[in-house]
Amino acid sequence: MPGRRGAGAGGGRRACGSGIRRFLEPCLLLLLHGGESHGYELLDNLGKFGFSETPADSSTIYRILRSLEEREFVSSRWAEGDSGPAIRVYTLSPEGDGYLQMWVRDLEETDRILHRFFSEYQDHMKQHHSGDAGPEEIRKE
Amino acid sequence: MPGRRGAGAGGGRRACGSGIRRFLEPCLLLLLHGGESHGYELLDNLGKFGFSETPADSSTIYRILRSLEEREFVSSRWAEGDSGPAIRVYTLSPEGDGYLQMWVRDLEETDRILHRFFSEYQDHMKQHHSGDAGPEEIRKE
DNA sequence: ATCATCTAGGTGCAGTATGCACATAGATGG
DNA sequence: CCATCTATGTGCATACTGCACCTAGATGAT
Repeated sequence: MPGRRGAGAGGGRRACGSGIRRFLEPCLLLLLHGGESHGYELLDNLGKFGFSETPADSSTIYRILRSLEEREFVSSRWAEGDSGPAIRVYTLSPEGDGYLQMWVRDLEETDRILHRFFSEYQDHMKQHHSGDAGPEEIRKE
Repeated sequence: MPGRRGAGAGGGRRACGSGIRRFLEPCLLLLLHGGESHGYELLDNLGKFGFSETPADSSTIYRILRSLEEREFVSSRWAEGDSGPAIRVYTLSPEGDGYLQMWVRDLEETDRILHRFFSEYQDHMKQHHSGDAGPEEIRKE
């Protein structure tokens, strides 16, 4: 399997298939919180989070890791690979740990908003038994 | 308050302040499912979903509405404003209703992924009582 | 030795998303 | 006439992401 190419949802709003924008960054941070790792390995371990069928492009992973390093949330060093070329091993920094905490708080907020959406949706559907019919003509006041 | 300018997080990953990419589109669809409306009014009603402090830029709203119209998920017509300039009134189409259903299913999936993240996070923190200390040196195997 | 393949990291480009600044324009009141 | 509010919109810069493609070491088969 040379490089996980193929698959993928197509970028953005028109697809709706990628839902809300992917939150790969905090997932990578969390994985690195569990210990040093490198891009290719992280890519495999992302499966844990269950990105449905769409395991993210490797280029995205490598770019996020570089971006994290620029901001000093991780550091990297080159190491020998067990078999194959050298690997760039990333280590979470204390700042990166704090950044992960921020992300978690942020995602909890996102979760609240998401549930507010579901709640609004269900309230609305209760009143209109909808699902296939068009919207009714309802004035706001 | 001329036009809701100011405020707002910087765009994207580096901020973490906007969390996961905003899902304004389904919110607008849901609001339109409740009846016809126009951009400026929708902007106000977005508060319902509790986008923390960041009520979204008006330009984004107008652009999403146009994009929805291009894809025929909504239609629009010009109407007299109660007071002030003319308004462009948007109406959800049956296709738009179906699209909203797709979004809901997609967001439910996102919700599952989000909770898998929280679950991973909590499991991890249980073992490391962390929060302020850097990551420990743990090998994967 | 040469070649295919796997592992690993990376660049270039295009499409999409989004905030901010700013433009346009009708309505209203001083 | 001008300031202000309502309402819609454009231009620009930045950012995220997928896809195609590139580089390069290691390994095994021919």
